[in-house]
Amino acid sequence: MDAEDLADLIDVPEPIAARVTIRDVAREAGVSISTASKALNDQGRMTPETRDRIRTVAQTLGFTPNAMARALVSQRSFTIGLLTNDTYGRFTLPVAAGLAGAMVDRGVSVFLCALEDDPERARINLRAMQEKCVDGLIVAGKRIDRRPPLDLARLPMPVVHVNSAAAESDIAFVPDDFGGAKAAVAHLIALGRRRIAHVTGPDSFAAVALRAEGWRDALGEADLPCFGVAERGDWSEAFGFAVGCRLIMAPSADRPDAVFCGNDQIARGLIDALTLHGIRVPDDLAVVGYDNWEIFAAATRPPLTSVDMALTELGRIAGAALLDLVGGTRVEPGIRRMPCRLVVRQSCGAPAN
Amino acid sequence: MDAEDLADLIDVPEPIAARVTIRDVAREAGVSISTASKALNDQGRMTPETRDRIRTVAQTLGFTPNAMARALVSQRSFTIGLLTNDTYGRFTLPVAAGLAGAMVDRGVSVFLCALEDDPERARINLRAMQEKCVDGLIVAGKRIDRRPPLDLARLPMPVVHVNSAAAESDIAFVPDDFGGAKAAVAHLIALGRRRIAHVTGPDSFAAVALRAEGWRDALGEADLPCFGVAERGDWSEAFGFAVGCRLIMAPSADRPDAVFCGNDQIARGLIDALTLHGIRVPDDLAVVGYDNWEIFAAATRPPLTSVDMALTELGRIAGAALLDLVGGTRVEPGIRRMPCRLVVRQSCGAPAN
DNA sequence: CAGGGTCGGGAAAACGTTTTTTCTACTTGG
DNA sequence: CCAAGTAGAAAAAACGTTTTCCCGACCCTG
Repeated sequence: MDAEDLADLIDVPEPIAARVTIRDVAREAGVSISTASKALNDQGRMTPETRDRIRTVAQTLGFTPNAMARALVSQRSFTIGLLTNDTYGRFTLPVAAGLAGAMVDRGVSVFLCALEDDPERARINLRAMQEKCVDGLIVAGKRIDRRPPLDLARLPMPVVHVNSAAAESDIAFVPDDFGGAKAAVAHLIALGRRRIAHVTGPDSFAAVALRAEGWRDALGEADLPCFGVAERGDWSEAFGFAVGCRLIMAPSADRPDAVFCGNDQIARGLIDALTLHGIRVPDDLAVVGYDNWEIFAAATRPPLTSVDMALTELGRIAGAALLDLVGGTRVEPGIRRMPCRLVVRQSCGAPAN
Repeated sequence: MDAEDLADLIDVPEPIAARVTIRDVAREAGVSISTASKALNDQGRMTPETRDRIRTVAQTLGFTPNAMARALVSQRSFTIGLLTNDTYGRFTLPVAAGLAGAMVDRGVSVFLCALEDDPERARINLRAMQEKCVDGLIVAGKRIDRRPPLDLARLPMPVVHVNSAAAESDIAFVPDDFGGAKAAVAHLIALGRRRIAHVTGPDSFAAVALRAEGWRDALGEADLPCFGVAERGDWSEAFGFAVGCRLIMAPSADRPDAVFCGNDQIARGLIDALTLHGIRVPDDLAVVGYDNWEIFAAATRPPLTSVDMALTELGRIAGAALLDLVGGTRVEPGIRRMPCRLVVRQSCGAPAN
């Protein structure tokens, strides 16, 4: 009883249509492996006819090159890692989408590593990325003044930071909080508002300081005073709501005619409170948010004008920079602040067009 | 002038501390490559002393095995692909987090593929996954009655679906919409509500039918009538708000004493409308949502009782199933509906504890 | 017609592992 | 004291590519 008979008797789970390799292509086309490789990669010299023949054979056989064998010899895996501790996903997801989209166009795949603020997890993931020979790393965070718990020292591959803390010697991309805030406040000023307050998140966030600075700067340029100080609480609707309730108590002369909020949730809570007590937005008081979190901004009544941080674009750009780095192009270290975009809806009182 | 001199003159970008390979470990430990391999993988026989020596050498040299070389010979890449068209991320992100977490514990890395409902993108990504030799695929969608635009036929690797449409012959995990809805309504009944309405999303979603069925079933078991029919609109706050406004018009005798909403946004809009017009939630009318989207549920006034679909758990389980499949374990095909969990907050009128 | 150049293509090394096979030397039983 | 067995370790094949070198045939040129 030989092997063939056995195969008939034993219930083999699958014939496992062995993957077709370049060897199969070469044999079928009647050429050597090296010629086949060159034909498929558009390298070396050969008759166009030979090249075409090999190509059609590869096509009909359904040949798929083994990226790992290729990586082994070429020392490029066409693979990068995305490390993030923002499992909640508000910030990382758009970044990841932009990144993955830009990468797939260049034949690069992205490993997703969820860190969850756990140094042990971080270590494991970092090691996995090293073993898998990624060409580079994107480190994405949820705030620009903290970095995921990673020991990035002496890593053999290039690293690009996105929306996370970075040293001056790193290469990093973050949204331009100052510029975004300034644009938002300037827009309010252009609409005729003069008493513009700022309600924002906790002091501990670097973004809070930057946005407040943008607020002050825009007012200064228009020779307007700050209306009160930047009021800081947490990033929640509840805080916005509480501030809104306080505003209502004040005599209307002491009230601002516009509030620039540090994020959309605060703006939402604020608007809810005002609406509940009969203050009209934007007629009596204009509101602008930050983040342009669609699900919030669009659902607010009235729809919220907000600053978009262009996170998807940020992911795309960071990916491109990383690929440059991998390719050997020198990229100047430093923190690049990418422009934000004001999305005008109705809460700021802009005329509908 | 020899090579060494050149290295001194030319500004070499980096010495490129050549990756240390098992060959280096073997040489340093004074053994053959095969012995080194066996020592590091706890295989074969050798003096414990030899094994330890090799291990310490590997340790001090900072040896990292090359996963691709390993994969090449072992035909296992310890890598899987996550394909999703839910770039918005409401559903996929928790799934991805659960998946990635479970995988990293087993030494498996996850490729993130953003499809964006673009068949061309899908094709490219699928091909990349094949080239990168992933051991298996997770296909995640945003609704259980549509699947990402993929041609999964004749794929050489196992596939597990999560929260996406699947044939009976597929292996799929989806939340148990019927059960979740039933539990939510049963809870309202237990709290003494009798006139329980249902306001939910568009007819075209399979989840809408399932949740409505759960609502009917729970009422039936308690010998209660359906309050009206399941009212269907879109999944937005605006729709919930509109329904809320309509409820206010009705004489209070014709009003439900509880509303089970098809998602949290509808619930939020509904509560906002009711609050705005002086109807107290939950005293006059209890509300329960679906999705347990923390950012919504917790910010609603009062905080929203909602059904959690346990998406993270879903990702974890799907990953485990895929790994079983990869390992050769047979997994019964079929669609598995995983239990949902009711998260009780205050909008349902449950006594605080 | 000799010498060099180009053109088409093949052989083989290399990438870093795992695994099977082989080899050597030592132990042990009779 | 010899055959047989075994423990420890090395050799070599294999995984699927890319790439460098090489070889023979043909075409010019002088």
